[in-house]
Amino acid sequence: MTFYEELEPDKPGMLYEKMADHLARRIKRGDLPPDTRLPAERRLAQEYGVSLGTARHATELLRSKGLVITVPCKGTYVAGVGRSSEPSAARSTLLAFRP
Amino acid sequence: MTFYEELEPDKPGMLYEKMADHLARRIKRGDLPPDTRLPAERRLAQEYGVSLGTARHATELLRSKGLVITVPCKGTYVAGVGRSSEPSAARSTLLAFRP
Amino acid sequence: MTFYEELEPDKPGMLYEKMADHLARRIKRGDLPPDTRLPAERRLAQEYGVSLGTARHATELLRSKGLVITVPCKGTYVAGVGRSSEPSAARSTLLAFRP
Amino acid sequence: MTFYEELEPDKPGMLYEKMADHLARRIKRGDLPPDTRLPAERRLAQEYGVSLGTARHATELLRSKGLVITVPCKGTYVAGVGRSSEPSAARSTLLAFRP
DNA sequence: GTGGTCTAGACCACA
DNA sequence: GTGGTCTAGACCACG
Repeated sequence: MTFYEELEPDKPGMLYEKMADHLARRIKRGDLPPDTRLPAERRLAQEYGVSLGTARHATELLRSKGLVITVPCKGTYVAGVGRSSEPSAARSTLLAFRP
Repeated sequence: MTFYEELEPDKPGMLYEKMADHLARRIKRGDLPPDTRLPAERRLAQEYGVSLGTARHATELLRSKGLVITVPCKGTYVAGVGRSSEPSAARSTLLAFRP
Repeated sequence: MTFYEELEPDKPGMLYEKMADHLARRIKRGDLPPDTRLPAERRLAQEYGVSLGTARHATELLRSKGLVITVPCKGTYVAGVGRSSEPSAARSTLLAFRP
Repeated sequence: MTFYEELEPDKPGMLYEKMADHLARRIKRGDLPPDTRLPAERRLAQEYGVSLGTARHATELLRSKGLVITVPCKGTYVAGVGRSSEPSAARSTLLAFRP
């Protein structure tokens, strides 16, 4: 539980939100550079000392903010710096998903 | 690993798909002309720094898109350009395969 | 290995195909009714005494023949009988997968 | 070279024919039962102390006599006892070969 | 020395 | 605990 205390779990506010904020800070600080794969959600849950559901909720939040991109069955990646509407890999991947 | 970095393996997306896209670009660019034999799948796997299974998945994708024709036990060839009734080397070999 | 002997693994022919044929027979015979979920691929691999890759190849074949529908991270289901616009459980789940 | 002397290589007649005859005898004697996979052609060549080409010629002969069935990329099998025009596995395998 | 088949594992997001 | 991706090997017929 390396990051648990940094979440200040006794303070008001949703745990998953504080976790997402913490991750966002690590990303913006450059601690997690672009195109890095985040630890797996199970791993993240362990690192933060929270449940898997909470961890998934946190990454979901980061995804909705465009800070990370998650690829099914591959992993969750820190979003690249450039333009975000890149239609290349992700798009064609999805097509391959439905034959 | 000559092409490894061009695959950007840390970015999101399927490895086999990025590899297929890269090969497709080389074909369309004329870098790999029609009726050329691609490097062997084992060789391709080495060049791209991926496993054999991933390389096979990539050529399978190109085959399904009609960009290459593969002759069992012979090799994989860049598909002819326009007309499909061209009895190129690859094609006639293919016919000889089913007695 | 309940079905291992029915695959006749010593006879000529591809293992994954014999496995797919066996499953297809079970489906057509009504042994596996429409909208039933197949055993998981790992389970299937154990039942048939083959590797996971071979089992996946077999279900892939059934999918390409339209005999089954597979929903990522959910399971593989026996396809509905006649009309294709039936919003069975599997189908609606599938639609929910692409937001 | 276990079988080399049994081929009587100094006598007249083609080596591959004598090798095929020898194998045919082993099959009919029940030494190689139906649906057994023969040793690989390279292995066969070693066992008989002949070149790979000769061994391939021998199995080719057996194939033309219907004594064995060979499946590309799988192996060569002693033909089954029952009806020989079984259209099942072999046929569908070939279809899967040309998508 | 090519493509095709098969094994025996691993890790991942998703439910 | 599901299907999807990926690895690192093996053996085969065929050219």
